Amino acid sequence: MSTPAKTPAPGPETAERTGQHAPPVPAPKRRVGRPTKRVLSRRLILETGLRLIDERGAHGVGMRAIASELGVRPSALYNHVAGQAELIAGVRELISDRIATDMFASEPWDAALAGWATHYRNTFAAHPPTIALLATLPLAEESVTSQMYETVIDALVRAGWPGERALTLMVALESFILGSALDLAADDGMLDPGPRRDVPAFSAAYAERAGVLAASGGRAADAAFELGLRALLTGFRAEYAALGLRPRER
Amino acid sequence: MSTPAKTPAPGPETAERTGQHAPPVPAPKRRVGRPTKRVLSRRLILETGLRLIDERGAHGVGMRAIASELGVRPSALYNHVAGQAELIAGVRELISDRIATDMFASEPWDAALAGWATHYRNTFAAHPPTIALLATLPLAEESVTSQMYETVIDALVRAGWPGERALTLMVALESFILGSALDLAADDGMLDPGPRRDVPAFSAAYAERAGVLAASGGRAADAAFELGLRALLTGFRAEYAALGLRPRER
DNA sequence: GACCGTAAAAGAACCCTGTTCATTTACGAG
DNA sequence: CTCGTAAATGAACAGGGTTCTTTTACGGTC
Repeated sequence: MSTPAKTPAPGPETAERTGQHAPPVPAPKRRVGRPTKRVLSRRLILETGLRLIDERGAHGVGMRAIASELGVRPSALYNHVAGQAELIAGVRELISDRIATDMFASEPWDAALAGWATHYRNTFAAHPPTIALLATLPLAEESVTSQMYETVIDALVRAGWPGERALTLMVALESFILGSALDLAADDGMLDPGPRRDVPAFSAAYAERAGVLAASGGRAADAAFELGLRALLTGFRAEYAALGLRPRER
Repeated sequence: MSTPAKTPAPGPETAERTGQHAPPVPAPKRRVGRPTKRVLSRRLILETGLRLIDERGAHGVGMRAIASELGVRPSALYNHVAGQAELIAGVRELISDRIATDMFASEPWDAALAGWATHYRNTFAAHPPTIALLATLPLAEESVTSQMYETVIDALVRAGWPGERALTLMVALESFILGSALDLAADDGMLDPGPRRDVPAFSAAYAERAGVLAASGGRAADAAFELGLRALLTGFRAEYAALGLRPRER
């Protein structure tokens, strides 16, 4: 089961069992020296990293695991990526790049914010193990993320928000988004109190929520995200009104 | 440099240079076998772990580092702690235990929530490196955290919130708190766009905020937390009113 | 009081990381 | 044709967590 019919070639059959997952490519059997055809690229490495995270969890982002998956020795990766930290940052960019911002061009600021937040969270939610991995990382400079921020800030400023308030608002909203993504990544029954008699109100509320969710078929994390997002936007609109803001002339 | 001049003495003076930080205790020089006086305890290990995280960052929570700090071989730790994962969970409990909840006994639900959220965030903020480490961890069952939840839920239910809504609301607020703590842990200039000409609105807003913060002397993350918290509470109060809720009779 | 199971330490290994280095080979420009 | 450079292998290294054996001390029992 573990030794997959090694080809009886006379050459040294190295690079055989580096990881415990069977490599999809049967046996690259590359000999030493620069290969005729390019084997790796930064892009390929990052995408393989993301795929392995999805398939095997956060544990799958190891240099050796990625190398093994690509049929390559670990040291080969360092010709394209500086190290593991940069690799993870690259994967983050890969995901961030998919967050849509087109709603800011067509919808009013508050509706656009709601759509953006939802899409933002869902994009990370599509790769649960990455959330804990990526949420804690500082943003790389010169990142595409800055362009996403540009779109958001620009829309808010056009709606009348002072630049400083717009930035603060966006950061607050993003904090909620990332926190919600973490909550989503955690197990559903994470805060199940279990059969305890010392936390009656908590236990009762938990059971009650379980009933509601079973009836509606939704996820607990989704309900919390929707409630929080709704409350945040209500608060933002109140602030908008209290400041007497109006959309700028264009 | 790597082979540290082993002393030619006949006596085995081991446990000398395990880490690169000088241990505060000069040299325990303990010989093999069970010591006369207890050296370790679960509590001592956890507190040392927290202290090392504070002093050296998230990197300081290694088993070998803690052992070295305590003047002990790494394997000795396993007599008191199952492994690193349990250790980190223990440190989390250590911190969570300090989150105050007394405001729920004396203040109305919305003011209490605000005070709790602020204290919650500040408690984690007192140990910045821990945030990324602990925020991603699932809660241990039977944890003291459940009692904190009990207090919060109980107060909300007494205020008239249905149990299910109370729980959802608390999870939403906690998501915001943890997200804000992550934001706080990140570097202050984390999303500095730098001298880029392709993100004008973002750059302008960033510069404007820098001016405001310089004048007020506050931190960026604090402003975002306060704005978001205020907005959330406004939204929660609106929901409370829309549902026609009233405090329960006691 | 001698005995014995158990607790708690040292110490030595094991395996798995990320990373670096020397080596080998191919490509591409002058 | 030659030479510098890019891109792979292969062999290390340092440093993690963890486990296993050994040694010693404690605490209860006949």
